[in-house]
Amino acid sequence: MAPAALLNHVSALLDREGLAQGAFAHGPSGMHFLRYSSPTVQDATVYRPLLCLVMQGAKEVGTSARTLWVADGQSLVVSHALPVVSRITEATHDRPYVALVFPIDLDILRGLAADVTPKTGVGAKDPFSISLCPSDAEMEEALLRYLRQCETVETRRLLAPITVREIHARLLLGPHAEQLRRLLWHESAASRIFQATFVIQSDLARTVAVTDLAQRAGMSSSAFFEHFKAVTGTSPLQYQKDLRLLRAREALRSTNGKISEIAFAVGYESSAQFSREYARKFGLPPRQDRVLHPAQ
Amino acid sequence: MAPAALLNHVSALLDREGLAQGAFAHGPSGMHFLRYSSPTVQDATVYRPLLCLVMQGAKEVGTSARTLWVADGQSLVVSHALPVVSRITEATHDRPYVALVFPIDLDILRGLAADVTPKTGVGAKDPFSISLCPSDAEMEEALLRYLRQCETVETRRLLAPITVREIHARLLLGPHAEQLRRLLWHESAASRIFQATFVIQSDLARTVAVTDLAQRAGMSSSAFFEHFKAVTGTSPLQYQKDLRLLRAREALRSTNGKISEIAFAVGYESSAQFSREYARKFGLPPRQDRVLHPAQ
DNA sequence: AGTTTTCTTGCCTAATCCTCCGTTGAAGGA
DNA sequence: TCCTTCAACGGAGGATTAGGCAAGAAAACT
Repeated sequence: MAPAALLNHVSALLDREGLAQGAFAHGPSGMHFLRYSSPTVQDATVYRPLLCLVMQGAKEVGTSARTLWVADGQSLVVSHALPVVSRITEATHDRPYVALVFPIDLDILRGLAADVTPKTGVGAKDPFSISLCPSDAEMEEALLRYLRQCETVETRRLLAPITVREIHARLLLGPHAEQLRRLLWHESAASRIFQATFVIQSDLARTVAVTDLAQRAGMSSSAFFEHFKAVTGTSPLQYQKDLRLLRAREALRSTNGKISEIAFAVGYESSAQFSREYARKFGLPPRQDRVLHPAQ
Repeated sequence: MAPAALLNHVSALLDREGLAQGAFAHGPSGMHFLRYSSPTVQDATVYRPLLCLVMQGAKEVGTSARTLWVADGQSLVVSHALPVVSRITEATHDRPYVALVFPIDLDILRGLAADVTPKTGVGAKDPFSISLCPSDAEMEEALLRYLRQCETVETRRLLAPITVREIHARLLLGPHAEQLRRLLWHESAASRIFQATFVIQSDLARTVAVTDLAQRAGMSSSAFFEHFKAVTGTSPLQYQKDLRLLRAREALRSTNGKISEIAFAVGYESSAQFSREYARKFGLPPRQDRVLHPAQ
């Protein structure tokens, strides 16, 4: 398959939607596309477990600890919910940034992983929850096939789900396999940390006792901190705070509620504290941010 | 004055030394020049209080907290001893990176500051110890004059010291004035922090009690940490560690002593710990670093 | 305009996160 | 074999945070 086939197909879909710029969701799996015709400023968001294929242009994505540069022809696999800062770096009107995002369903992965040799070559190197590899032609072919199968109702019902499984299976065979297997293998540090991130997300507003998390993960506190940071790029509390602030910004922009109430809703007990940290993360205090980015 | 005059003069001096690349010290004030014909990799160094004028090309300089991009035509003033990571980003054979570095003598500044209105417009904005401004034509003219005065013995003896004072005086009038006055004004936070950095440097190998520093500075611990970080870009202990590691690397490259002994000499009590942190900061553990950068 | 509410910002204290260091033990290299 | 590196751990305390309080700024509302 010519690698351009997928790009062309996606571009056509975006054109059909009349979407010059922005994001466009597609298909039952939650897949979506992105197209931007100029570089963007840095923006903080949350990544969910996903496969991201950059087909044209380039972006930069990072946590406080590490930053990656993703050029076209590369694929990104994120294995955890992860607050990141990202920025489109290469995009012009004639050659816009185009990317495809395919959410990873960890349950499907887990189901498939049973059939895979548990731990071949445990040459675990980089525990970070983002891995970056050159894109895989067979994977692209599968994604394109999936896109086509979504076009008509019958194939979408019958074939598309099968292809989704295939795509997940290919993830476990391709260059990202290492990272994902580590995550699924039940005794691994990565898996334990995943548990912890899950607990944090499950009730953001609650104050978590980090000692508890460490204990549940069966590690010493210091080992837990170290692994957590290696995987997520931030410390546990930072991680929670980032998620809280991102949720708060979401609320701030989409509702008209009082700022102090939003602060309480995401777990802060003092609006002063909230204001301070919001400004530190996003550059502007909440009120000004709302003025600049009014409710949509 | 054409802004190119200074560049031409410096280039001529470098040529005269037959120096295609690297640094070249000049004159009694400790002034020196830099020229590189290609971008460099990141490298950690210590900045002393100085004025750095980038005349061609561009560099990137940062601490863990902040990174600045310095293009030609801009001048940098550093007011503290500061461990930084810097990298030449723009330099080609035809258009090399050329910069002039003029050390700042804080005693001269203090002497001059007495004659300046103590605190006009205390619009203190950015407490960071690096400030970045467009370069100042009169300053360039003074620097060029100083260079010329260094050419012959008599003018170097008689006139150059006067011009050095003039340069310092101009610093107190130019765009960097704000930053420097804050440093000199005896009650300011910047000044207090400067004291603290000085204490740390005075005996690197000693373990400092940060509480003491805070107390001497007359601040609460948390306020001290905050100000310290705002000024230096790192926390007090990080600051000390960076200086220690830089000194260790210096020793590593210029002597043949055992690595563990160098570790002890700069204040570490375990060579394992030293090895780990050295690798974290410089990318390679000490032994490999010595192999790659043998004693000169 | 004045008044009131809401938000922002500064510094402090207390609490605790989380980083650091020295240890041990094992593996890698000269 | 010796020196160095690596990985995990536990303890110590350095660094950071949350929240209180208060002064100021900015909106919002009379």
